[in-house]
Amino acid sequence: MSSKKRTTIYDIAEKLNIAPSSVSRALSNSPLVKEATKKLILKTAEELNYKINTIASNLRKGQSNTIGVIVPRINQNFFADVIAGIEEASYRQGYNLIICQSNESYEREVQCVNTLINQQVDCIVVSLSVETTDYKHLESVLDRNIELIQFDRVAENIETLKVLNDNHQASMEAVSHLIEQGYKRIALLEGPQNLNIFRKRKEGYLDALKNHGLPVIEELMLANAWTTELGAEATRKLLSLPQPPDAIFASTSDFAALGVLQVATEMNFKVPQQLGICGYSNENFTEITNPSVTTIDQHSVYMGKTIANLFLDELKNTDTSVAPKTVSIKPKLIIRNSTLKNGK
Amino acid sequence: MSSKKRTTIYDIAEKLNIAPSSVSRALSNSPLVKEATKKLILKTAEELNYKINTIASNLRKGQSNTIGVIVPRINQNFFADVIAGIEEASYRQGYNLIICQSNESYEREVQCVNTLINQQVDCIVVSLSVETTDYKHLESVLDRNIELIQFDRVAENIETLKVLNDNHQASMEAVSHLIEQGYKRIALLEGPQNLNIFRKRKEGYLDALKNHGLPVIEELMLANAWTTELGAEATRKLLSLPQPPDAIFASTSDFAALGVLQVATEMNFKVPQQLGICGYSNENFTEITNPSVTTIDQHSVYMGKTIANLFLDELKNTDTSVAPKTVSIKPKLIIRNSTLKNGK
DNA sequence: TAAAATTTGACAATCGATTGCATTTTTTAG
DNA sequence: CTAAAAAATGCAATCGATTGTCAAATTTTA
Repeated sequence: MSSKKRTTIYDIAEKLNIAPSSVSRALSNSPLVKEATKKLILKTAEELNYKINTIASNLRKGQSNTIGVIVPRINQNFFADVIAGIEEASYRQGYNLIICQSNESYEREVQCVNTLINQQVDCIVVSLSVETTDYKHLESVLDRNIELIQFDRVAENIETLKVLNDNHQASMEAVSHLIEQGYKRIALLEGPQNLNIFRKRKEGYLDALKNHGLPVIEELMLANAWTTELGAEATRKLLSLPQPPDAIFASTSDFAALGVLQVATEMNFKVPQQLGICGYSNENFTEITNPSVTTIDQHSVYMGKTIANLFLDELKNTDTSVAPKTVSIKPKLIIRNSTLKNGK
Repeated sequence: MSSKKRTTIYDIAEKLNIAPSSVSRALSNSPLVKEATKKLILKTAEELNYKINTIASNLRKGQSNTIGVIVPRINQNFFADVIAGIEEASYRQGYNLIICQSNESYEREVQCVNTLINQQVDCIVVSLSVETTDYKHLESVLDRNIELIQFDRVAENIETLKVLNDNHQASMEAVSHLIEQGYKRIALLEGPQNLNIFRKRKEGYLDALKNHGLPVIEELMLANAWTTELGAEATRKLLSLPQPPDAIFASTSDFAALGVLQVATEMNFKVPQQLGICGYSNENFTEITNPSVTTIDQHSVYMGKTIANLFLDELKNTDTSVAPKTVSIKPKLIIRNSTLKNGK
């Protein structure tokens, strides 16, 4: 049978004929309690199956030992990896995670922020939804002295800790690789330009072309191609042009790259000979497709760990007010068969 | 600049020269407060940028409006999907999720349970780690009157709400399909048998053979092949047998199936003509491999929603003590090219 | 042996919201 | 206009752990 009430420190105190304060101190191993008493209290706590009421403790201490995380979707490899990384690193330090998904909706993202504020989380970690263009909700977090860490999809002019991939650099490397392989008409599948990551990737693309003296061809840059279906659709358009591209950089995601590959196969373009394909994210399937797809690894689990450690480190230098630091993680170009026109 | 202290109901009360209790009532829209006063309070709350302190509220109310989830790994498609489903369904009802990962470690799983108990979660949702063979920690949850829901990997003799896939049925269907396609020597890659799901899948395999009058061949059943690498290794063994199998059912996961496919290609076994391959889980890459891989879809997001709704429904019929119900979700066999020896 | 120093433990306030009960105010009916 | 009923508001205890302050007990020192 289950007992009606949980054991509290008062129950222990009563049983031992001692003050609750002593019980509390003993349980938190304070030096103010005699060893013998401590032992006795610990033993009794065990016997009564005592478990601390974290809520009461948090209320009194004014903090929650909790980190709130807001991502567009939990079940997307990149985000799931980052969350796993955050969890891994923060768990050891006694922090818990509350997870919310914005579902790419601005309204929902604001709601998530409010919930987390109400929950008194000590830190909010967020990657913005595609809809988000207004950042009042983020400012309200800062106003409350809650640590705010943005990652991947960030609002650049909101000053907070940020953990980013160097999207510009990665994108440049990818396109340079394509150029070096001999591709000359390289198309770009873009993501929504209100997200910084997609802007950066486009800039990287443009800079790579420029650096190699290649012209920018407007008709080869297609907006909003960030799912398998949209990627496929865009590819159909591109490959039907009088002068089709000889390579496609799906800067939005590997899912888009997958759409490209499917259409290319369907339309009998040989990959990588007639068409080079490069994706973004190193989803696990890119290794397996036929041919395997060149892509960019974001070190996502590591990114999560970095985020958690950034916060945990902040905790230590208490008084010094935090300079809004940005940590940039260099993604890694993973070269596979889909872009190896020249062989290795 | 950020204000030192958060606004509380006392601040609002003081400003309006009114009792805090009235403020509390107004904010929760109690009919005991006059409309005019309510309006005024709401307006002032807004002005002072008041946000409720959920911790204080929870302490007083003795519940947390929080669901705790423990999974072996967050960043595994199946679990990420289930979590997404739980989040989706519970979010609307004002519930938050605390996520923990056991990393397939028993010790860590026990820790997670304790943390969640301390956090006063209203419900714990768990899928067991591979190491777990002792269930005291689950019993201690029940002792505390915290709702416990097991899913997928469950302890069968612990009486709780359970949400399962019908692994036996799915496995039988898969193997029957192989048999009907004309495969005769069907190998089985097994998972650790202390997990119910893997036991069920093996039983399904055995029953399918039996039903079709096929013999059970010991050397075709390999234990512990549940990663890509282990699957590959097992396949190497199988295909080197004097009489190799003509099909392999990777009952553990699609990752194992992937290992099978790689080795089969490497060893020049034609799939599906010489070797049929069936996986488990419908990971997104199974659609893309060459050939695409037959597998079993677990309706994972739906499973998450089912879990959440089960809990939320329990809340409604308050007094009736809960019969330990089991919800079984029928997985779906997804037939793809890797098993189509006969064509369609 | 007395005074000083140290250790131990008790008391009570506190965190912020909630809620049963008491009190005040307003409304209604006679 | 008064008494009773209804509505609105206020008071104070409560949830359980923490912690500053102080008294009591113990040990050390002179």
